[in-house]
Amino acid sequence: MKYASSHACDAWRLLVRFSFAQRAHLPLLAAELQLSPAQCHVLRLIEPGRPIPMGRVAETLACDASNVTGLVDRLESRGLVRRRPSGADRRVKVLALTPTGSRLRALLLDRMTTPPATLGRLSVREQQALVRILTRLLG
Amino acid sequence: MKYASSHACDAWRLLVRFSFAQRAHLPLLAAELQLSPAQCHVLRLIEPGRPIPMGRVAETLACDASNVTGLVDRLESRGLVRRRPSGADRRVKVLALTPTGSRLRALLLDRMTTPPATLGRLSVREQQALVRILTRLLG
DNA sequence: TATTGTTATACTCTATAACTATA
DNA sequence: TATAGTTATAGAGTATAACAATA
Repeated sequence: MKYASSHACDAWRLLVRFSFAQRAHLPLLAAELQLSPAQCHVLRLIEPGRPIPMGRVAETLACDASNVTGLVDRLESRGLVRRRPSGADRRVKVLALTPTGSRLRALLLDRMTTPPATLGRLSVREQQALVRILTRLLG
Repeated sequence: MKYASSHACDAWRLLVRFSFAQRAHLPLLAAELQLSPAQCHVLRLIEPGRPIPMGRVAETLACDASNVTGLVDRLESRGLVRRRPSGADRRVKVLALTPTGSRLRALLLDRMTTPPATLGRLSVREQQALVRILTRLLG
C-alpha cells in the first residue's frame, strides 16, 4: 500500500508534467543569451553579492565537481564570472559575478520568470491560492 | 507596464523554482535505470501502442533532428526502442517501444511521478485545489 | 522544390580516475 | 588521511551543414 493520497499523486504528476514542458524552453532562452542551459544553471546559482563555493554549485546541480571547472572556465573566459579565494579555507574557491555577469543574470532571470499568457486562465483567487500552496510545498 | 498581476508573477516564479529543484533529480533517477536524462525524455515521449515520428520527438524536445538520430541509435542498440516505417509518408520513421522498453518506461514514469513526502505538508483540500488549478493551467 | 532522417564535424556536457594543494 | 578543485580521458549531448530518399 502507498501512503500518498490519490490527490497527492495527481498533483505531483501535474507538477512533473509542468517541469518537462518547462524544460523545453530553456535551450531556446539560453541560446538567445549565447549561453548553454548548463551555464544558465550556474549563473542562476551565483547571486549578486553572495559568492558561492564551487563545490556547492556541483552539489546543487547534482553533478561531479570536475564539471564545474569547465563550466566556470567558459563563463570566466567570457567575463561573466570570477574565481576568488575563500577567506577561511584556502582550498575553496568561490564564484562571484562580474558586473557584466550580473546584468546577464538579471536578464536571464527576468525572462525565465516572466509568466506566460496561460496564467491568465486563472482567476486572481486561483493565482493567490496557487502561490499560497506552492509556498507551503516548497518551504 | 506589464499586464500580468503580481500574483501571477509570484506563482510563476514558484513554478520555475520547482522546475529547477526538480531538474536535479533526473540525473540520479536516470542513472539508476542506466539511462541518460535525454534518453529518459525520449522514452517518456514514446507512449506504448502509440508510435511517434522522430521529427515530432525533436520538435517536442526543442532540439535539432540530428540529435534524435543518435539518441535513438543508443536506445535501439539497447533493445528499448525500434524504428519502423510510417504508413503514409515513406520519409517518416516512427518510434515504438519494445516490450523491454515498455517495462523500463513504466518503471521510469512510476519513479518520476511518485510524490515526495513534502506533499504531505498540504492538507487534502490544498492538494485538491492544486490539482484543480494546475489542470486549468496546463489544460 | 521542400521535407525527413542521416552523416560528418566541432564543441559542450558529463563522469571517472589520478593529481595538487590544502586541511 | 580526507577534502576542494584541477587535469586527462572517454563517451554522450548538441547544433550546423551537406547529403540521400521521398514528397
